[in-house]
Amino acid sequence: MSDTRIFDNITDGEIDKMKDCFKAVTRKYIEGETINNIESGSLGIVVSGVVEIIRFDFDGNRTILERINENGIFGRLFFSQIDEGDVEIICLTDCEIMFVDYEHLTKQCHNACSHHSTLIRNMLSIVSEKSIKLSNRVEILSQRTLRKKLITYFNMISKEKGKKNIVIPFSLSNLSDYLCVDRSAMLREMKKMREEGLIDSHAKKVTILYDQTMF
Amino acid sequence: MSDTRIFDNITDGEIDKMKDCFKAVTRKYIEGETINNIESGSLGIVVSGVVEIIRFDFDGNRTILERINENGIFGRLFFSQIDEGDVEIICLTDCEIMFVDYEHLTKQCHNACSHHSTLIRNMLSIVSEKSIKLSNRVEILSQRTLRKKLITYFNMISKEKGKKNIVIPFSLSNLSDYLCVDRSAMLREMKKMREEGLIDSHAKKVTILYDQTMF
DNA sequence: GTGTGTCAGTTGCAAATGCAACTTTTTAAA
DNA sequence: TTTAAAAAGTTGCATTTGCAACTGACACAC
Repeated sequence: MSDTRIFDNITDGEIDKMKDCFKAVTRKYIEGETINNIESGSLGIVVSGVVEIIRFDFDGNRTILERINENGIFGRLFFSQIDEGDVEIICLTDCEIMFVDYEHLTKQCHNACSHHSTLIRNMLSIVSEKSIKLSNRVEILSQRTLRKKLITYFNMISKEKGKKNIVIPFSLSNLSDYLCVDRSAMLREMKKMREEGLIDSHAKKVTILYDQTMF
Repeated sequence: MSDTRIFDNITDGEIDKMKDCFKAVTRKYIEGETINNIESGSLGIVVSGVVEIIRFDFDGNRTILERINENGIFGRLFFSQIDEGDVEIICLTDCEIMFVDYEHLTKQCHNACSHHSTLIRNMLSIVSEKSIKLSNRVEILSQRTLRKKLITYFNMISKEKGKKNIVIPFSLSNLSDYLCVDRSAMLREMKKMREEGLIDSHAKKVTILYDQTMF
């Protein structure tokens, strides 16, 4: 399942027309710049470049909520409402961002443009996909032991790839962040699982040896 | 913020027209019955009654993923893809369910009906709201200690209500399920927090005494 | 009244986990 | 090739947490 993109099924010509329709504004940012137009209730579309959504905790920790690549979207609607003030959107590279007002997006378009509804349909897909990813994350985090978190995660990847030997798509440090557990505790648990013959693993390569129907 | 409903801004007359347009099928179920039409890739709309989405773990545990009331929607798009086989939708009461095929929903409507795009727009709102709730849940579950989970949860409710004395909207047993922690461990932690003067609490009534900007 | 069930609250204990402080290996850069 | 910086891997220790097994309060049915 490849992710839906915001301009799927919309031609370049239509995108141009759309800009009028939606009163879309495009702005350029340089690497490292912070995007501030979010308060205004608009939808951001990453036309080119990469941005990151960062949360700053009160104790100074910065958490990467999400990384958004070309054709990705961001906006108030898409992240949590708590801590409204302390979410920042930072450009990792030079970026071109298109802003569309929610008002215009959700109002009935008097031109009855087909690309208008296509865009909303694409947004629906994108948000649904994001929702599913969040559900998966909740499913993992709701496991009460580290081992069960690992097993739930491994099973997920394994099922997705259709293989029992999987490669974790990020570093093990990042995996421990994703699972919200201590890195050393996680590695310790993986070692135990190796010793018990439940898995075989070396760095990011993991082979599932346990009976998956058990979990 | 009150939740969007699927038929917002659509008149009863339009709903009837829509049924033709979408080839919608309405079925009645009795209390306790299981709904099975989900494989077919359709969207379920609860016209009347209450349904519950249940997950059965391999070890026999049943987890309530969601309770859906009148005008709520459910479907493959809206819950996690793992464990596809073992999600059940059960009617808690007598129910009337409208099924709309995703195909018809996502295709361009040749009649260019306005209610068609309104419906998709409403779905977008519903899914976004769900997404935000899931983000909140992830934020809570990603806290590594029981105390931080509680504080994050209390802050969320407090912020929502604009008060420092809050009433937990479900039983404390259910709260421990929501936070994915042991009930007795949670009560023990709340007792400690009382003793340390961080909160005041009696059963479901909690008053926040700590400085919220600290967390 | 008596029984039955749910919810809140408690506590001892063993196990799991986070934290800190390391070493070793791998990767990337100069 | 050398060097520096990440990432992987390890371990001891204190703390947190889950588990199990209780008690007491309240509601509702018979």
